[in-house]
Amino acid sequence: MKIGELSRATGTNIETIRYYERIGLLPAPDRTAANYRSYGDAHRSRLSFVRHSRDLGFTIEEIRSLLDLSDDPARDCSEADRIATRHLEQVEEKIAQLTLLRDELTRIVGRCRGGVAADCRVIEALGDHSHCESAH
Amino acid sequence: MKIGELSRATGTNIETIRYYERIGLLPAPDRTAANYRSYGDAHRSRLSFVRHSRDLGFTIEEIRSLLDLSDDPARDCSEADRIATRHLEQVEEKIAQLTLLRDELTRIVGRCRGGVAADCRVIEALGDHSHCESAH
DNA sequence: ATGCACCCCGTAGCAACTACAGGGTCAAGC
DNA sequence: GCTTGACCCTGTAGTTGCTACGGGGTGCAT
Repeated sequence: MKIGELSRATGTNIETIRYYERIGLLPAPDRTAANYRSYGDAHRSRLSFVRHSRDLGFTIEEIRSLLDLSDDPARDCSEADRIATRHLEQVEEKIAQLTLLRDELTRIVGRCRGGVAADCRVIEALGDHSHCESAH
Repeated sequence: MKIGELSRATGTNIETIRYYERIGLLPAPDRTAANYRSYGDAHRSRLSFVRHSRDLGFTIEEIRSLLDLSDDPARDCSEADRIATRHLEQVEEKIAQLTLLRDELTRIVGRCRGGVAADCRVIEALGDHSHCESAH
């Protein structure tokens, strides 16, 4: 399978595939006589793993560790669990942060009564943190 | 006020202040005889506005628009409201996304029973999107 | 005169891509 | 047989919002 086909099969940009190869996340595939990259099923499933993990918000370095782990089937699974659990905690923290932010923004947006910028409550609220009800 | 003092007064890194000046978000201040930047109250409140807006997640370009607006007090306030409302929508969308993500991660993490990587449910779930209950 | 804290400038690095520029390859159609 | 178009190659530079140097100058106290 050539790179365009792999791209369509996994929903990954061609440039991104080459980028993953450059940073050593995907192994360099064989080349055709014309120097085109030639991929097999192993590449496709590895790339799917990477994309799915990225979609779930794992960093490249976390994915690298997870791939190392799955490349060595004798290793203990707890490392994978640790990485996923920590990531879950980060996501939960981010949600909490954004929720505070949303409340603050809702308050600020709700203050707009129209009119000119000089009287704008939105601009006023942005300039003055003391209007806020929570830390952020 | 010198840059270090402004930095402490607004909780902004010195390098960040110089960066904001370089990209034209803060006006270049006067200089002392020793070529040190010398700031006044107007700079401090403008920088506070920027920091507060950044904390609320506005992009530099959005902040630029908001500053332009507040520099011209005769302009209509609706632009500010539009920017803030759109930003609020983005935050809400991000929260929704992250919530789906969190649910998926919770499900994946919950599957770990220990053991070796070859049987790891976490790694299996990452490799195979079809285990997922929602799109992401 | 010698520390030390502070300031200057310019450039490079981070994450995770994305977007060129400037080329080569290959099959189909005229 | 020659062009058109879709595909592929490499290498480098751009994106966002900073942060971190390296290699200097300034100002004040000891």
